[in-house]
Amino acid sequence: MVCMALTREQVEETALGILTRYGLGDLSMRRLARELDVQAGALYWHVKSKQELLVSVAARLIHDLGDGPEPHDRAAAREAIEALVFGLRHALLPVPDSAEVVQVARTLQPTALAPLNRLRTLLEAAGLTPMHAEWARHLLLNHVLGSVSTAQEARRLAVFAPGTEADAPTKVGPSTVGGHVELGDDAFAWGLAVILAGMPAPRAEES
Amino acid sequence: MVCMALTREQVEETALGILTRYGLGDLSMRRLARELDVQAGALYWHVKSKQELLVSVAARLIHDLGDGPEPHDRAAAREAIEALVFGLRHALLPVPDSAEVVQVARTLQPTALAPLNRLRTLLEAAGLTPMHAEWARHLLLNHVLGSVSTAQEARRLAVFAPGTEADAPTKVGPSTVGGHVELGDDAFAWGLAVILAGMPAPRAEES
DNA sequence: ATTCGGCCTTGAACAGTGTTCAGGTTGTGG
DNA sequence: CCACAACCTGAACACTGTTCAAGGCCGAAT
Repeated sequence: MVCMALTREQVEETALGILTRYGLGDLSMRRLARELDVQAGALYWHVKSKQELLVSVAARLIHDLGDGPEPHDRAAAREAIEALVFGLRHALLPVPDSAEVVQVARTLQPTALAPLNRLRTLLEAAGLTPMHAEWARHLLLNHVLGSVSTAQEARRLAVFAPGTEADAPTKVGPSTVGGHVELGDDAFAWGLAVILAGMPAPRAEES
Repeated sequence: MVCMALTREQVEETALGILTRYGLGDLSMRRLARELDVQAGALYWHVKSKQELLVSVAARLIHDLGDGPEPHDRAAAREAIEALVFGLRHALLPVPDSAEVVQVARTLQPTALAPLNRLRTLLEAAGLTPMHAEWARHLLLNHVLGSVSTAQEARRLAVFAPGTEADAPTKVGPSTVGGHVELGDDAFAWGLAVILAGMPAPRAEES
């Protein structure tokens, strides 16, 4: 059936597709409508606004990060935190501008991003007070989103200025692109280790 | 003389004024031109594009953070780092959307923001390797910009939904606004302490 | 069989955006 | 006095998100 009515799921999915293939700059309502063989106004029957759509797209981006076993001790909680944070990074990295989209969604509707709330409960399970857990959650999210954002920006620049990578294949140190020092997985893992090491570890508080 | 020719300095200054008073959403080229009693096209004689103008505005925002005494030991370097980071935060906090502007400027032209480079030299003076200093710089900047960004978003929401603050004047714990836990100076200072505490302190390396 | 009413879409419009450019106005030095 | 550069206007271009009257479609009730 070529004339099946549009659904909100299709709109969200197609929006995610455009974001993945062309980036946020090309994700306009008219472009989205064209991809769905529809007029731009039709989208507003399924979606209240573009911002609300972006929140759904962000939720879709990190949807399958939410579930995992409940940690039974603090070591397990720390591992689960690391896994969640790394998973978040790797879910966002291949999708251009996904960090900005998640950032917008986070400030617009913080309850819509379930995995981000799970991060707080994990931090509490690791022994932090609720307040410290919330602060630590923001600290970690800022690190993830900032890291992903700069990595994607570097990639965008590399597309328009290639050759900087291939002309020094024997280089060992950190590579540079457009004046930036390359900030890859190493930099991210180092930052994560710094944060986790610096957290107060409340001693000997058995339940 | 009311008919003195426009200068680039006036353009930047007025742009900063609009940003400070009305936010980034109201900082359009036409609005800026109106404020200067000029047509929109005239701005493009003084400025290559809006992005380039925003870079200059960002540089102006943090311009007077750059100079300070060179630290003579690592303890002094750590203090200088704290001072610079706090200074950055307090310079950005009163200007709406300033975090986004600095973020854009940072990815667009990282050399234009002098105080941010000074941060790296301070981190090296604190005993970090150049690579670790660069990573730590990004870690700290992501913390500052993320913190300022959420604080300003919270304030924007508070303008349109007042009353949540005043109806519980005897509250002692962290206040909430629109579902957020209030993230103020305490959360920022805590995150900074966590990062500084978690950094590797290379021992006994006298020159 | 016809009419009703809700779902869904069109097409056009509105008010705004960044940016470009031919043309005109100045002011200054040769 | 003239030419040349600096500077600005006014209009356009190609977009953006969003709204809305109008209409087509389709299943249910009369």
